[in-house]
Amino acid sequence: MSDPLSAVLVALADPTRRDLMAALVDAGSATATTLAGRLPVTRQAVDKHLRVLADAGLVAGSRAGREVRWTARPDVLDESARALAQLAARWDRRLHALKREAEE
Amino acid sequence: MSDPLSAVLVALADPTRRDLMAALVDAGSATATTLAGRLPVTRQAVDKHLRVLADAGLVAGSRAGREVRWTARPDVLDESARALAQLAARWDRRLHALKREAEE
DNA sequence: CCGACGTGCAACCCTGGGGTTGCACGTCGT
DNA sequence: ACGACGTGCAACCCCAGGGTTGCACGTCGG
Repeated sequence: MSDPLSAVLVALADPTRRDLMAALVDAGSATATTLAGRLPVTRQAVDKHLRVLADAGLVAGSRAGREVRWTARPDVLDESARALAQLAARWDRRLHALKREAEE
Repeated sequence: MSDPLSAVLVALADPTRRDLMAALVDAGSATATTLAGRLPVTRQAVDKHLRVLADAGLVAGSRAGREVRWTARPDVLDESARALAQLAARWDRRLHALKREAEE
């Protein structure tokens, strides 16, 4: 699971995590406690999700005194989109090649 | 989870399902039994995964006598890539807007 | 017609992980 | 200095779902 795309896919597969990302992007920057106020889950649950998202690189947190401010990272999502498109292209080429091969 | 992108994300989040897709694309077209031979799982497990992938639209199966031939659908993956890129763009716009707003 | 083969379905096991509660620690404001 | 607040950690509950076995049904070939 070390490859970046897989990490992003796993991270975004969870609906709560998608909601979290949406809330975070909407706020621009927020703490785990604040975000927990916007979602129907506990602060600890939000924290766990943020760590998963951070592992995927979709989010980053920096300490500011007693609180941790989290921000979204759209770049990583963009890279993932590119990787997905590339994968789709590979599949497409492969399938077309097979089709051509079958027609002779 | 009815939205297409979420379905694809969930479908591709599982490593076995990614391997399955790879095997299927490589073969071009195959039955559940054949695919099970390439993976370290049972035919029934492969079948379950194929149904999930089919729900996401990444794969389609058609009956041919007593067997079912499955084929990959790169188009859907391509659409998902686009949707992801679009999402990334939305986030990016939102974050830039917030940043600009903060700097005045 | 009968065996071999591919499939579909159902019950079941078991781990992962989403979610919670509870508490200890560090930091801020007054 | 002291309370309020945000965080980190650990234990725990619970269930979705990945995987299995077992069997019944339909289809093909000889």
